[in-house]
Amino acid sequence: MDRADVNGVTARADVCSKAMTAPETRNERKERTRRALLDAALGLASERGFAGLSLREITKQAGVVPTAFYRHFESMDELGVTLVEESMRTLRTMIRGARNTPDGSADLIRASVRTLSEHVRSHEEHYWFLVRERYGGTGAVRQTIGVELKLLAGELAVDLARFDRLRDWSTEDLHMLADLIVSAMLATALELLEAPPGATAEITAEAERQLRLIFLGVPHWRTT
Amino acid sequence: MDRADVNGVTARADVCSKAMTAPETRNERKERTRRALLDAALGLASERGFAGLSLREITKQAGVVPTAFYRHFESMDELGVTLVEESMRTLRTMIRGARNTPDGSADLIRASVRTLSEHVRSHEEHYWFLVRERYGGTGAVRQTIGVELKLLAGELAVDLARFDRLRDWSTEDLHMLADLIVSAMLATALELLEAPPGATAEITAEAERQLRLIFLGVPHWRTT
DNA sequence: CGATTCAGTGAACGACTGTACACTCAATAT
DNA sequence: ATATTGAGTGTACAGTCGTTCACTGAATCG
Repeated sequence: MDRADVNGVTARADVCSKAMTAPETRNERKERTRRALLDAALGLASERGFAGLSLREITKQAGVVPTAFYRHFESMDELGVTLVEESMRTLRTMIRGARNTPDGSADLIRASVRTLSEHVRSHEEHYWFLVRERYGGTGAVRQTIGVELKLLAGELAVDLARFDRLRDWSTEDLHMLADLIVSAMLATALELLEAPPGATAEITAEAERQLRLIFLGVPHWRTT
Repeated sequence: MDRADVNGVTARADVCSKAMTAPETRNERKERTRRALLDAALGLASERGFAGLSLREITKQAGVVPTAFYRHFESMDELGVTLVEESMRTLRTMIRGARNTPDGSADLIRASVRTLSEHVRSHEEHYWFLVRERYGGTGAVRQTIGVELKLLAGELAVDLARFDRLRDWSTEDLHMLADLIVSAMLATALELLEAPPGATAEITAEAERQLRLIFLGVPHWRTT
């Protein structure tokens, strides 16, 4: 039995023949298979890459016939972009989490790296998708990620501007620093994804030291 | 006419019916179509990603019938690994070029970034392949690149150890620094590939400043 | 209540995929 | 001069692909 039986039609018909636990409106069910399609695509893409999966495969995994796909997405590209937006939302909540650490935190770097690490671990598929398609993707998907990532670096730059030591830096320099941090953290995310869970501590330790080194240079930078 | 006519059989037969410009041994011709296959695959993969190309497509572009593929490679995976090795060789010669800048160079960072930039520009397909498959790739290809990249970071660490300021750093710290540099430079390479040639100066300038910032922190690092 | 809407079905299409097999015929080896 | 080798050919097959179309039937609407 391969069919995932998303909306459980058969099961429901068996269990509650009168009216019990399924006061499911039509829109709810539509939304449910939509989610099933997205989840199936995300799961498969995080293993094999978005380019390497087929419409038929996704629908099969979602427990739906191939043609049903078109009731929800106009094309694979549209589904891809939706996935990007979703994953990006995940990433953004991570950044927000890192930003909201208690202001006078004894060790802000450690807290941030920890946030990143935990978030990656608990949203592996989203991060796999982002990291893979950022570089390996094609067309619309990769470009969307690139733009969103630049935007995110921009937000980070604004955050950085609030620190005392960075108060008088030029925006150019702040962006340079933000880009550097994003690059390093993206690489860290990939290492976390690839390595066994046991290596987490080691990887985060290195990421931490990298950030620390970067910030050691900050007081000696002569902004332009 | 789509056939690339790699080994120019037809043309040769027409032009020099007796014996003129083609004293081509059998092995030479075999090597030639092998190259044609590799080039075709590299070209297509740098646009669409290695996962998204087919054997038939490669052979068509190489001007050869699909089944001929198997005379040169056992599978697509073998071709992929060959491509990785080749691209890695390219990358290595780049590093060597950066290392061999005159020892007391006034500005080693600038020279290194310049070397990177020029090398990326003149080997775009190799770098596209590396960057794409490093993250987006599947199975053997991605893993091979990951290992090779770690090795390369190791070499870089050894190079770094020769600098006065880094002489007393622990190997751990040197690796941490090397990884950071590799991450930043990989991101730079991707930006160079994605941006129009006109933006080269801007991108290299940022990369330069990032490296400069990193090295500003070096004298203040307390090694473990 | 009957009429309508529309998510999901199932068969069919033409195009493309990787691979098996028997072949040709020029470059080599004897 | 003859035999052998092997790179490249051509046909064929069983799958999978995306997409079309007419359809069913339950939830919704009037």
